[in-house]
Amino acid sequence: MKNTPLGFAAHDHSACVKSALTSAQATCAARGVQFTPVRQRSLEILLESHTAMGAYDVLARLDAEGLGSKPPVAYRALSFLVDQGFVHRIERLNAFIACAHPGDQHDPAFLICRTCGTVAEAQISSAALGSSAAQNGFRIEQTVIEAQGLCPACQPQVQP
Amino acid sequence: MKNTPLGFAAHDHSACVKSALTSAQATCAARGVQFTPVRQRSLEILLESHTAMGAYDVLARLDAEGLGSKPPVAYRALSFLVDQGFVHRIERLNAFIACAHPGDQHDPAFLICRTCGTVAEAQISSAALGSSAAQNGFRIEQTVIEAQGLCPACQPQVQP
DNA sequence: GGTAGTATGTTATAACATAACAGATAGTGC
DNA sequence: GCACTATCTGTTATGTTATAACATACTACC
Repeated sequence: MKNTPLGFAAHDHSACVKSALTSAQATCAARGVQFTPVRQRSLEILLESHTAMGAYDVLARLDAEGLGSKPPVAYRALSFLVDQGFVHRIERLNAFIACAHPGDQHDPAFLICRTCGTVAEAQISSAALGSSAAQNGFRIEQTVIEAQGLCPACQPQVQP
Repeated sequence: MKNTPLGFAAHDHSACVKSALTSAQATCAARGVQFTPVRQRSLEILLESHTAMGAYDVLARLDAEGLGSKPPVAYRALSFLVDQGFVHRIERLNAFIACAHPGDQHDPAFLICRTCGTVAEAQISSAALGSSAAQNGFRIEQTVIEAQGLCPACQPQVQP
């Protein structure tokens, strides 16, 4: 099975989970931050689901495994993962998703299907936003770029 | 005082409130939808504050004037205003702001100052996002483009 | 083993949002 | 006018998302 970078196509999932975990582990070691069980498991949960999950969904999974049952446990793990760039927050959905391109420094952009909820991470340049900001003297620190619509599978098919 | 389109500069505020209200009223009449007191006052509140406000902040103002005290009142008025394009929702802040360019059909983009909370509505093209979506067969219906950073007034000044 | 830093556990509550139904109001056709 | 319909508002109740604050535990370093 071919590994694809985007969310709307099939890919070798168990391999991408494994490699993302290994890479996160190495990154944490290099940065001198702790990749604790709660943090690791939270990332695994997001990687395995391969969809955007709410903090309380992640928490339910952690709780089932005895790793924590109170909201702050999940929120702390998730903000750590976001800070390290392993996970992105989807503002539109109040949800979190494992990064599809860990390692690269990038401003993520997302395509969110309103019907099936699938979220794809797109690669775009935010040059347009940057030039607009520059005109106004605004210094951008972080961008949120999210599009909602219909993914290929959810679009009404034209019948020939 | 000069009227400017963006949020980081002075402008003739009472005039812009008045003209936005008049224009909203006309638009509603043209579309055959009702511009009721709660809706009108909600829009006024957002126009007057000229900042992003949470639904409960708007509700508090409505309540003080006897126009409604329960969350659904504010949320219904705000979603009406968003549907009509008079108001935008800032996902990042869970807040609402009066549109700076009512009348035009546009995909809004926002520059949000992390220090003072000022929100400016920028004019950008989302062409980059569009082409990325096209490559993936994704049909965009709505875009959320929000940048967080520092507005000119909140940036540390260089001392000569 | 003291201490500084970091992480986790827990309580409590804040902040944001909507489902569901009851009542009021406005326009339409007769 | 009056019934009918659609729309809007009022209210109860609850659901969902998120964090402040403080106690405890673990780890690393000297």
